[in-house]
Amino acid sequence: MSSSEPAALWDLPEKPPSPKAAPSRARKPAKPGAKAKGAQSPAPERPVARIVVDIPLAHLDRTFDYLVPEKLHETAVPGCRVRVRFAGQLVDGYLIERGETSDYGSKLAFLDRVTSAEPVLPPSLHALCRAVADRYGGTLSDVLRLAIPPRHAKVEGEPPLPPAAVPSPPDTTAWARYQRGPAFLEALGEGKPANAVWQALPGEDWPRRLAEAAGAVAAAGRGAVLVVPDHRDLNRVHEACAELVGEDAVVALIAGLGPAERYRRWLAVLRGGVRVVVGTRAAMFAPVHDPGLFVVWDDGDDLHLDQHAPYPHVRDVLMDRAHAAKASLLVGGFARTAEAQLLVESGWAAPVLADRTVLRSAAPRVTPVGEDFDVARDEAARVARLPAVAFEAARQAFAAGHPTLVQVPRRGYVPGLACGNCRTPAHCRRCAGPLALPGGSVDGQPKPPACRWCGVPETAFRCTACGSVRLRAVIVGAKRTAEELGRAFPGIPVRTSGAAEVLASVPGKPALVVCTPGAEPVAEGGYGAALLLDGWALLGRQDLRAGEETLRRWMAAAALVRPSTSGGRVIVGAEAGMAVVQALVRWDPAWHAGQELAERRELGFPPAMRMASVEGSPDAVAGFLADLPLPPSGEVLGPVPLGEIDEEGNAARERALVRVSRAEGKALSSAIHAAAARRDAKKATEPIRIQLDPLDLI
DNA sequence: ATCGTCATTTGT
DNA sequence: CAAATGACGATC
Repeated sequence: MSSSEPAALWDLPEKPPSPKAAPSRARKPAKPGAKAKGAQSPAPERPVARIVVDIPLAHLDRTFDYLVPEKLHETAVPGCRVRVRFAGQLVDGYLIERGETSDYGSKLAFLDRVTSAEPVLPPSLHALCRAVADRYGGTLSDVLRLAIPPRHAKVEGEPPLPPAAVPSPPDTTAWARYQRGPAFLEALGEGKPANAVWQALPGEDWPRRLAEAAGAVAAAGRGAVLVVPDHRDLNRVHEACAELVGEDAVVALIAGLGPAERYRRWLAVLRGGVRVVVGTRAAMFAPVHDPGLFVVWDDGDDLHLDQHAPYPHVRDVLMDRAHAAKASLLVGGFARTAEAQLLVESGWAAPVLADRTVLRSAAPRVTPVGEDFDVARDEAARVARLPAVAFEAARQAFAAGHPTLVQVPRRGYVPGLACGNCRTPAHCRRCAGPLALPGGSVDGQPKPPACRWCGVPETAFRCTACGSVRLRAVIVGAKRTAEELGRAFPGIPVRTSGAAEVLASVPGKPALVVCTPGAEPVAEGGYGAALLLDGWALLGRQDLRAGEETLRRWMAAAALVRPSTSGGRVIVGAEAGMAVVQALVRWDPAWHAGQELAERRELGFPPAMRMASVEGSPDAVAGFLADLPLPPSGEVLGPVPLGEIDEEGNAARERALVRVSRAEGKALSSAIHAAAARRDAKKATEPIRIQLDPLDLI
């Protein structure tokens, strides 16, 4: 296992400027006897408290020194919540540390009160939040809001739980199906840091495998944090962990618990009563004691990107935590992202994969069906435009007593432009952004296609793949409804799983299970077949990640199908020649991720480059960019209009992208923070949204 | 929000 | 030339 520095991927911030270690012209507070009525005297020892105030302004993103009054000497501990008078108002804050002296040149104010002596911001959590704020060009207070749940006084008064017992080491022999799997688990058991990118085999009981990894770490006396995309995944992983490490050693942290229960569980983690934390993205900050392992499952799921400023990503945060704590990182999934590929290629993480023979015995047989398929002869199937081979696969699954999964497109995909001949998505010649029809007209002529990143119009398109000059809009095929498909299989029950209601599992009996991507129920004993009918909708999205995302969703569905050796079949509605389809047929996510990363390097996309998006009114965006010094590799794309455009061709909101080399990512983050500080200091009121490495680069 | 600083205006 | 006023910026 490699454990070299992750410098290439996450440019670890230097230690935050240690809040004034050097003693100086400190004003030694108040002489005794000189105090007026009601005046306070400072604590006898370490009377200076460094406070971060809970105000999300970039120019206030540092500590401020206050005096600890004598009566708060005992409770004003590092990490506790306080209230202080700041610029005339009482504001909340956190006490970072106590010291003897201050180098603030004038008179210090006293702490107003200690809200609670519970040290909710211990040094390790402070360091993490500071690093995350720096990485994203955001403020510490924004990150603290994500990392520390609101206080619930009653819960704080409850007696702490005793620490859970150290479990015995779990059976990890199932990892022997993967190359470097046993070595990784062994490293976890021995407390040696090891980073791995794991592609689970189709049909894998991955919640169990993750629980085994957590169990190995827990048996060594260390903690683990496992982050999954959604509630359904969480339930499966939580159940597996409870079984392996004990009910009282594992806690689930999830949004929507209610303030009391949320704080109760979080406090149990903070106080060291919990060894394993399983949660959705907010759990990435869980302050588990002596962490030995951090896990992110299915890191390509966009639920792993926090929707609150500064928009941190679970994978990035866990990478930093693993490195800081000398712990291990496991990035797992059926598919592999370009970001995970970079971890592997840079040598930061070891690939944990099954070899081809093991794979062949686990994977279903995948058959692509392009545009010119033979429609099933069956009358009802013909109405549904169901390919003969798909009809046959489903029929056989039902005959063998298994359900069939049907993946249909979700509503609301944004179609873009593609080559009219070979369907390669059309890209801008200048910045390689996606081309789209802007709408509207000039002098009665429709506007030519234009880049959605930099806005440059394309008047003479020529396909980079085949040279064709024809462009076509990507048409999302008519949605095949559950009823339509159901008519093709009389007597077979139809179940749906989607936005309205997501099923966790279905029984191992003949049934047509129609679902949108991401909502696939697990089938008892596996599906006999899966029909992936959403190919054009997924692939036609004008999105940098369309290919990767398509493979991720296909694999998530196909992994639920029985192996080909037991008759399992997957029919995918897309041309066999496409790389994504090839990757599915050969079940080779690592190969596809390698292709994807190579392409992003060539075109200058993340994760090969680092990007920031700046979004707001045209004036606000222009003003911010004008005051943003760019590093040498820096380049601004756009701004381009977002959303509705008025009669004069102006949009209410615009977006610009700033692109720099990875090596200068840190310079970009700090330049953004500095520019935001200057802007906030000027009391700019217009909202502006700044996001580093955004997922949607449309 | 409030306070201090510093430049500018106003009053002698 | 000194006192009054106000704009601005930091906020301990």
